[in-house]
Amino acid sequence: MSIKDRKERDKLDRRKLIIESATKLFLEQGYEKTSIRNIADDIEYSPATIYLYFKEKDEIFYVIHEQGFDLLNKEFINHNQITDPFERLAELGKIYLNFALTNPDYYDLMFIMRAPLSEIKCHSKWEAGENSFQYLLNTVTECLDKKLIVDGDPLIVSMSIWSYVHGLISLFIRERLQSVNIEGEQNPNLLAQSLDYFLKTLKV
Amino acid sequence: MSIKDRKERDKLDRRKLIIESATKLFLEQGYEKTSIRNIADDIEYSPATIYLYFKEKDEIFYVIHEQGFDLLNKEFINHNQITDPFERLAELGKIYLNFALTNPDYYDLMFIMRAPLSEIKCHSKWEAGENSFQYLLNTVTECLDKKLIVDGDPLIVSMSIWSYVHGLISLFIRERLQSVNIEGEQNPNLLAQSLDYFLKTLKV
DNA sequence: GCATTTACTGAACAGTGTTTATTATATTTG
DNA sequence: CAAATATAATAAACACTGTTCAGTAAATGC
Repeated sequence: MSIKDRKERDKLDRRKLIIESATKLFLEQGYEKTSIRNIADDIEYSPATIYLYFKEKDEIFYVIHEQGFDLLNKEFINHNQITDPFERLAELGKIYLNFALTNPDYYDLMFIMRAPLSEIKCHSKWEAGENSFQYLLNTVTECLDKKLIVDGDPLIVSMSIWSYVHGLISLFIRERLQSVNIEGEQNPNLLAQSLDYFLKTLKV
Repeated sequence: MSIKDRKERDKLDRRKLIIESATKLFLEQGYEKTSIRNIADDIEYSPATIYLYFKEKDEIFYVIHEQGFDLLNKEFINHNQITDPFERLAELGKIYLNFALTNPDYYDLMFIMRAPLSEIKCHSKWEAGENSFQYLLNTVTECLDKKLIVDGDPLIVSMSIWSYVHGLISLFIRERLQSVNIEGEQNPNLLAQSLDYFLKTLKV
């Protein structure tokens, strides 16, 4: 059964080839401008071939969005050995903010665009998102237990913190912060300052 | 010069016709599915005619996005005679949240989508957005003066509050709150609870 | 060696935003 | 009033898009 095995490997390899090309093109020129024909050209296959490996365009971008979560979770794991839960919470926020500013296209796909989630809608759950949320929920729960932040339901508090940072980032990424742009002040700096203010209000 | 006047009026009427049709279709089926040909069909003109009145599709949606701001600002004016600045701030948040949940498509266009802002990018400012932000900034400044909320720079504080509510709403609208969905709990309720928690942390 | 499965593709379908050459009408001028 | 001009609208085309499907060529199983 070696031939069958090889064939399966080859199939996975070509699937990987499509994903890698799509990722490259996506990070270079964004979602809209990355067409099936673009990807097909890049990997030197016909557009129809891609549909032998993916049901639709959004399925490719679902995989890419998962890669984004892998990157984010890796950051969470790498830079988070802090024992004090509040400090860890602050660090979590900084990591999240930094990830978004460093990988705006990934962030867009993961948290703003409708594309990657269009298929999961009914039949499944948003696993990638739920996993990352756990990091936050755990730290928040610990903060609440040790009474380091304003009391509330762990889920509500976690959602609040996530919403806050996401709000900052998404307004920035989708260019709505122009109205708040003081002369000479860099936007990323404003974001960091805002996060500091928020943490100040949160602290008990 | 009466003929010229009438012609000008007619021209504005047709422009209005396009906008009204586009708005109707947009609220019925969203941005992507509202095509120039759709609008042309609806008003019984050829697609090319629309380009005599608008430079590009996004220019139409820029106008619609401005209409959204008119609606929001009207809400701000109507329901906001509260004298206590902190209560007024809380009310402002509720109005904003309510507007978003009642008009999710308008909200998307105003604060999430790239489309309407694509043309302003270089040559102009985002007037509509700046005007609405002023309502918030004024109330926040008053709250800070009367030391009702945690101290900070008025601009940073305003940006923080806006970001927070926008974060809640945009995660909800773009369906990222599934991971936080407790059994039976309605999402809009969670949003309101989160806003309450945030206001609690803000209060001094 | 032949039948069958597998992998791939060209071409087409139904759409999209946008441009341009052309036509029909209305207005102005001689 | 007739000719010249200005205005308004459009049919058709361009260059794209995601997606499907019939047909082909090669590899595999018997």
